[in-house]
Amino acid sequence: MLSDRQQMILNAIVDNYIHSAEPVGSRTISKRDDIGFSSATIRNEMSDLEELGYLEQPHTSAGRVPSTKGYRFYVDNLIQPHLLEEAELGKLKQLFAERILHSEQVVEYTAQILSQLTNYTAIVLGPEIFEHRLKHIQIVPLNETQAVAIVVTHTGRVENKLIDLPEGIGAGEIERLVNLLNGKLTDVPLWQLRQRLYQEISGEMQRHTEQYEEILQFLNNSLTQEEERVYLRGATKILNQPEFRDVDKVKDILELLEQHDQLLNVIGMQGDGLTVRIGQENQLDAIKQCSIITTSYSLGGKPVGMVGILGPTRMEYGKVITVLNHLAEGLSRMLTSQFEK
Amino acid sequence: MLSDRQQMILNAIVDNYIHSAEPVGSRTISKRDDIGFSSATIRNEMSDLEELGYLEQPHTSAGRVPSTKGYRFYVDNLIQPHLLEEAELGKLKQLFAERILHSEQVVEYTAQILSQLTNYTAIVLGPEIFEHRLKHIQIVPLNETQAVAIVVTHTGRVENKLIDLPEGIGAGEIERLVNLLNGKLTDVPLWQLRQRLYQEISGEMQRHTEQYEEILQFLNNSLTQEEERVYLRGATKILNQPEFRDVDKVKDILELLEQHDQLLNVIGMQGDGLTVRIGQENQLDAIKQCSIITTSYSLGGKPVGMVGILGPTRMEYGKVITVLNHLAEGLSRMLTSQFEK
DNA sequence: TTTAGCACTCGATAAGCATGAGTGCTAACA
DNA sequence: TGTTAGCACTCATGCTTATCGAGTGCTAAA
Repeated sequence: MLSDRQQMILNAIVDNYIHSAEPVGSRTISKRDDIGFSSATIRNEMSDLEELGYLEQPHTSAGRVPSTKGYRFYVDNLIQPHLLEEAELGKLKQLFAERILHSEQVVEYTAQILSQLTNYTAIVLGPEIFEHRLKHIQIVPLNETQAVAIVVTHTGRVENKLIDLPEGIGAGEIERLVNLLNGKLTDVPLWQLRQRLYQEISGEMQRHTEQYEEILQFLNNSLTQEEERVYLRGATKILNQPEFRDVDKVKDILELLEQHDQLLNVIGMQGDGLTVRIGQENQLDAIKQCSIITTSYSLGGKPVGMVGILGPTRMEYGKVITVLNHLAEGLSRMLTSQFEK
Repeated sequence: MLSDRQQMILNAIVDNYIHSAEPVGSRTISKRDDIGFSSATIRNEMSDLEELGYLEQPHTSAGRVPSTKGYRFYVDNLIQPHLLEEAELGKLKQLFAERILHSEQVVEYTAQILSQLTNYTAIVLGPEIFEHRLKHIQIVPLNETQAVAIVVTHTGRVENKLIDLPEGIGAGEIERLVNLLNGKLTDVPLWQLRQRLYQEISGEMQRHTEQYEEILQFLNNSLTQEEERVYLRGATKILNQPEFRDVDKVKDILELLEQHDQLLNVIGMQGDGLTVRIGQENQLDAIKQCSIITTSYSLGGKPVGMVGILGPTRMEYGKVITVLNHLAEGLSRMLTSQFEK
């Protein structure tokens, strides 16, 4: 275990490095107000800390830099509660006050704010409300051969798809089908839809089943499969970091972020609460120089989505964690109050 | 006017520079198979071309580089028809064969292919079908106070929004309203909706107007305003270009591309046909080191959207233009055949 | 009109050197 | 015994200088 003084010094080093982005030397630390030891003493301690794996030295005559293990200890034990500024709190409050009803917009706006507040890249996922229940099905014919199928869930989510109509089908028949579907399937959870669809409907409409095949297919496919909505904001913020002034270093990261389907792997829906993955702890090679902090937000106590921040390992952990906690809490409250009606 | 030989040399220089990214010298040109002159002769001509503003010299002892004017001449007069490879044509064909019905998916996929084929950044806009006509309105109540309003246009586009219901409104009343709206407004072009809405409906339903205010507002606002759909793919391709190996040089470009609402300014819905904007010719400062090639695609002869490529001024103009032309033509054919039913 | 020849320019690369931030170790001190 | 002053040592950084060579412009000959 680290002595109090070692912790104090480690804390000072991480703190300094986070703000300066330069390897920190013993003298810099000894000059700090909160440290009352000479540079020589600090040097000895730093040497020990390096031996223990908490620090690294880019080269002999340079200062020292926290290792992944060092950051990990800092995050787990040393981090100090960060107070948000008035203006920052204001922005968050404003977000929650905003009367945006569609979840997509909330998510998008959240990512925006998050990136603005932290100056890092924000990734926001969800909300995935797993217990979508079917509220309404509608089929609107456009012409002889095409129609739009629309499905509304009880949470207000709307999905739609252009479909081809079976040949020779009439408006009356479509209406009957729609009525039947609505009658039988309202309030059925989406995940049961596949099963119920064929069970209830195709029994009743045996003679038409073939004709309706495509329509049923649509309902079956595009509704039971959850579409993950990921929003990314401030991807280019990483370019402001001095350790990423080299194009080769950022290229992989930006390319990764550009593939939206990869983003899920990046923020990796794992733990429900606050998760910090530091540098090497990340699975993906492209972001082994980065840290990712995520937390989940919930609806009625049940986690439904995630908010996350991607930044350099030399990240303002304290601030980011505070912001994320505030945000997740606010979002949860907002969602819950909105849908509990 | 430039002599034949001058044109030949300018062409060779642009051609070389596009592929090498290095200032080209007289000897390099004289060694080319298609040039039968000594380096000295080339030097004289190059000197003249520089005086005329077609070439620039980074410094005295370097080769020369095309100026904006030089590229312009190249694009307008010298460009040679570019033949696409079998594999490239295949990818395009595959795109058009794809039976994707929703326009958003087509657009997204188009951007993807475009970026893959050219190795530059692709921006795709639309399709904006300006004569959307209303096909169907639906209001699905979710609970006592909320409902989803859904609008379908005759082209199959679906818009939806969560709205608050006026207090004490019943299911029956909503249905009456919806029926009224559908009865009166079907086939009305969206741009007329605002006017017709208040004119026809509010007359008829005077006593309810206040209650329905929000619903009418939704229809009024979110439907008459065209939402531009812009898709961006391959934004990070610019990082492969040797002239953009400096983070400071790409930062502004990537930040611009990140703001989706700015993209319209980038590809700038101007001319209908093929447009090439080279370096300095661009309005936005961030992309004065880039060239943008755009063209429009159409539905039934009427331009409805744009496809564009953003790359360095040192761009493979010939290839990009060919690809864009193919693509626009194919898209137009595809759209037209799909909607003419 | 073309081209061979040659002096000249100037960025890029490398080598040499001074600087200074930072270290590790030792010995003296409280 | 823990702390610190002192000092030799290391090594990245920045500066200067020298060399190299790709490329030019000009002149004179073919």
